[in-house]
Amino acid sequence: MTPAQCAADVMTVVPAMTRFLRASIRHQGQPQCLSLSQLRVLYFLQRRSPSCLSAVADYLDVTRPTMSVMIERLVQRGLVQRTNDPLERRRIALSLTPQGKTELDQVYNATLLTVADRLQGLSEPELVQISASLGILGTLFDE
Amino acid sequence: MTPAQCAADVMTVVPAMTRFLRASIRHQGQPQCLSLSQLRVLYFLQRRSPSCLSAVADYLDVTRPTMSVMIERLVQRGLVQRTNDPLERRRIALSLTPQGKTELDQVYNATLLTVADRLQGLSEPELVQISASLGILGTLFDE
DNA sequence: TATTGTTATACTCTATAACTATA
DNA sequence: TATAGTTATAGAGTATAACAATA
Repeated sequence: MTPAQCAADVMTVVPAMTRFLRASIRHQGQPQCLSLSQLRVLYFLQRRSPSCLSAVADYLDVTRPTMSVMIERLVQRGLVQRTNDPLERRRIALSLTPQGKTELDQVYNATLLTVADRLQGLSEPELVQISASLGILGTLFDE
Repeated sequence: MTPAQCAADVMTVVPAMTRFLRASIRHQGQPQCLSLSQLRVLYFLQRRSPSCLSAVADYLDVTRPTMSVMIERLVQRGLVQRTNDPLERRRIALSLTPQGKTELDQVYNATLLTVADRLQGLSEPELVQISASLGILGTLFDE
């Protein structure tokens, strides 16, 4: 097994998994459903509130104008609140609204369930192996 | 280790890997670079030429109007050719042009290298473990 | 009638360029 | 001058609805 062979596996499987996650979120029957990117923004803010715009942009690896627009939409939808940072007046302080927390939990948990459902048939050692592998990949690719 | 815990790992790591792949493709210094979705279309067509539009749309899990537009752009860029199917005249036969093959190979291989580079430091058993894990996930999630 | 693909329309994601306000 | 964020603009990805051509 060479790194290149393993890399080919990564390039095959990751898009398939992304497609599954995307479909999961979409088929949850929400009236106005969240995109995968929006979910990631909310998930980040849940763990790191308040964050400034640049921090969220870096996390998703998008430019600041892109994130500015995404945040504006989430604010319009009542999921994120934007307040001023009194110490650094260039910065904005982003955090989830109560409704944002609620929607995030709902969508995140529902998606988690559909993923967990697929993993049901696996044995304990398989789950351990997969989790360990994902841990390694997460460390290597989450610079 | 429960399926839910493993599912949480999936939801954390998959977006990080996607971000890495996207950045890899983008930072290859092409004048007009391919998106991850376009790369997947070309990759599919390389293996299954000719394919009709619906087949490609199903593979990426997008609607036919969406794929129709994407294909149109790839045709404009000279990467895909659209011919008529004489037996089933509703269908179109999609395949890569020589230029499409060339660009696909170039972008795919360059991306593969950046992924393989990250995997360099891993031991043989780790690579085997990761590859096996990805194989399982690929089977479970690639319905 | 059902299927294949396209066109029209609209919204989100994404980037670059140019800008404002603050440091 | 440099940084944080916004606005303007453009293009890609995405969907639904309505359509044409074919089966």
